[in-house]
Amino acid sequence: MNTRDKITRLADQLIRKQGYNAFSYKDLSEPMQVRNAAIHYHFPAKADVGIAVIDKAIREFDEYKQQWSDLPENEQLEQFAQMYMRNCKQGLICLMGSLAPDYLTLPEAMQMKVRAMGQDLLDWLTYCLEQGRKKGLFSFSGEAYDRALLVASTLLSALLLNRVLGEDTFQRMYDQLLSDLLKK
Amino acid sequence: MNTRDKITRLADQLIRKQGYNAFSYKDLSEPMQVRNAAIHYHFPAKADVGIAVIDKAIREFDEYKQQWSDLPENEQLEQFAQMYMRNCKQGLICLMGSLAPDYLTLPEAMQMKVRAMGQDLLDWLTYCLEQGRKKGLFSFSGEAYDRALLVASTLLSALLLNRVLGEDTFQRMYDQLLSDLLKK
DNA sequence: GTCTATATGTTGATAGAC
DNA sequence: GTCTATCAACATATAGAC
Repeated sequence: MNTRDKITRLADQLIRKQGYNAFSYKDLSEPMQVRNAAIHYHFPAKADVGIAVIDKAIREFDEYKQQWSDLPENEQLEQFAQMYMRNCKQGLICLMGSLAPDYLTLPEAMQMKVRAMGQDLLDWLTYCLEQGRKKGLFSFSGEAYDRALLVASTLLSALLLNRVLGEDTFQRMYDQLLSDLLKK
Repeated sequence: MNTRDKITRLADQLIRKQGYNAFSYKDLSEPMQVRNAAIHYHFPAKADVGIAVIDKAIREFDEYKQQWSDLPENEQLEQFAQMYMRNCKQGLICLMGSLAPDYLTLPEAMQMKVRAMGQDLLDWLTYCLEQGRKKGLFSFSGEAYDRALLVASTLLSALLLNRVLGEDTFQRMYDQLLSDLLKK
């Protein structure tokens, strides 16, 4: 992995552990054992780091979607939820859960990226739920988009609340979420 | 209102607009037209501000609970949700939605307060849902505590996502949440 | 309670040598 | 690509006068 990618990877973890406003160039340069100027060479401004992290997340989600594309929708949803569970086990929240609270403090270019990432995720989830419902794999009322909002929001905040309310919180919410959608 | 309360009130809005790590003593002292040392007189350390804000939120929620205590549980829940809707209209997220992402960067005394606030809220919501279900006012499966987690998480993230995904987001999630719980 | 003044550290960022 | 060196701005926080 090249230096740029290593920085992006580290920044991603820092953002999802501490938040965008709580990490600094020092937090990147120290573990990589270079000076902060070296980080600035790859990413002139902090927002450039943030944008690279979001772009990487969008690309990686794209790869996942492709890998799941032949599965039935209920299994696709389960794969999606397990992506969050893996984050949970690492003590990390999701990018949206980290960046949405700080949204108003972010430079406009980052705001646009965050929004694009969210729309991308919601588009996929909406389609997955709609198709799954048509096939009888899911049972839910209302518009698929509204249901997608609730599903995404549950996983997002399950990661947040797991930190605060105890380590069984994610699993409880995960189980209840899937049981709601799959039950007749 | 005394100076201490004015500071607490302003800090509350800043935390729920920008996040705990993104506001400074200057953001408090400038609008109040005093020097930053005056803020330090009332709150020696930044964590003291944070703790005062959380304590105020706990007290205010206590008052609300009392005011609602004679209503049927479905109306209590509606009042609870409308509390979030009022925040939404002011462009503010809830304290938990702001502080949970930053949880690992907070001093221990603040972490304990955040946790206490969350448990307090969940306790009330769990009891409200359980009682409402017994009376046939709500319809849901699973443990009341798990359902309370989902309800709280939906309102929390509805405020977050409303900023990012567009201003109809909160209303959509609000409607779907209540319709899910009230339907037979 | 608020002020001036100051201490001390950190931040994001840049210039120029190697 | 990384370094040294440096910057201005801002952060949290304290001492002591009024």
